Amino acid sequence: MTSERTYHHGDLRRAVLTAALDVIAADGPDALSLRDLARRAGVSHAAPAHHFKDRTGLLTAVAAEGYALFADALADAPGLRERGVAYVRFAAGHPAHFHVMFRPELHRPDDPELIAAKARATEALRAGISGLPETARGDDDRLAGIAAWSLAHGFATLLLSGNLDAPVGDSDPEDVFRGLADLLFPPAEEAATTPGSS
Amino acid sequence: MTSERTYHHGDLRRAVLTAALDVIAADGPDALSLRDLARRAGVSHAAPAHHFKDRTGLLTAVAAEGYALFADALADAPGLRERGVAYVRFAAGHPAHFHVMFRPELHRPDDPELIAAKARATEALRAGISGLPETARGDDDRLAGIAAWSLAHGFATLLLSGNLDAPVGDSDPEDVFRGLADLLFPPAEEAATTPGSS
DNA sequence: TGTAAATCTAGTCGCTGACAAGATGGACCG
DNA sequence: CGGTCCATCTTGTCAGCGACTAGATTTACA
Repeated sequence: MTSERTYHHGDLRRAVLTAALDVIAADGPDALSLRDLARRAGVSHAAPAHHFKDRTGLLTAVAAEGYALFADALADAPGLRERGVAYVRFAAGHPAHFHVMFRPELHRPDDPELIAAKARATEALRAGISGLPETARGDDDRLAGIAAWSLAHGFATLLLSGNLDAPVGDSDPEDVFRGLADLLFPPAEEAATTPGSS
Repeated sequence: MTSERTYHHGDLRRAVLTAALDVIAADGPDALSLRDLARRAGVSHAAPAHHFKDRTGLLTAVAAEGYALFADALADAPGLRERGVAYVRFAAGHPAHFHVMFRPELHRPDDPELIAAKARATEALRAGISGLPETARGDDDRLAGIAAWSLAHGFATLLLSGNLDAPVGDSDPEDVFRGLADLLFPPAEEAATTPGSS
């Protein structure tokens, strides 16, 4: 191993953050222990506190990083449906970040970095709605936005908690979600009722 | 207060469970401390362990009770849309139960009482889908079921975590959800675009 | 080169969950 | 009425944790 063991770690902040993501992905945020992370990084039990202040500070940093990655992932997706798919893909690909992001009681709500990243993600979500064709939107943008968000968030959440293992089965969750999105906002009316696609 | 102070509490199990719900509703499951609950009930710090074995046992009991109440609430609702409304109403009315129910890492997964209650709730959910009119169902019951569940669960989750405070505003969340449900499964086409119902 | 700031260590405190051993009192049976 | 069993509760203990403090070490920079 690279056990150089200098007095200064080099990049303890990143090391602790990465170790935290491992632990959270494996056993959830509750299983996270600052002392354990310090041991993994090979430093004393109080070292992480200098980078994150306390446990809440560490989780706030995880959430902020998550929202930043999330905003990027959403921005890259073309159209509302694929934006929803990106939502689901992010949750599946970054479970640790996702779990912490939507547990606000774990955060320091006034953290500027968190606020900025969250605002960027919110804006990326909001922008997705405006991509809807007029006909599908009905008479209320606000409702459509809440519906799209609820559908994606509910699916992602149930997926991560293992509640969809049975109904989804071996299918690719992202494909399943495309089916859900088409149910909420039917894609024009070319082959609406024909079961042809499979 | 009724500080009778007999050696035997009388109904310590119920007292601890109720106190736990208070704490969870206020500060989340993480803030829950067996010793604190014991203090609230006026018993020694080890007394609750006799009823719940350990912290996981207590949370498992909360989840089981939640699923039982949840199944009842769903069963009483007429039709799929109102079943979704009942889903949202349950989350808003029993936030402590709801929060614990969908955090499986907090449970003892092999607990028979939990398994039974959860099966009853799952069946009540599944039964809701069969109430859909043929036209709205499209060609896939399975997809419609996942969509309905995801929409209700996502909306309830985002609502409880405070993420919908801005978009929902002063509106009654249950009414907002009725709007979402009508977007996913349009109710025939009588007065589709007219905002008349209020 | 010298000094201030950043980073890390070592020690301590109160709290927690879990466990073990023993006290208490009710239930049930003769 | 007397005895025994057992569920319930108490007391005591242990290791692990988060938070805090004081001090050591290294880097940065002027």
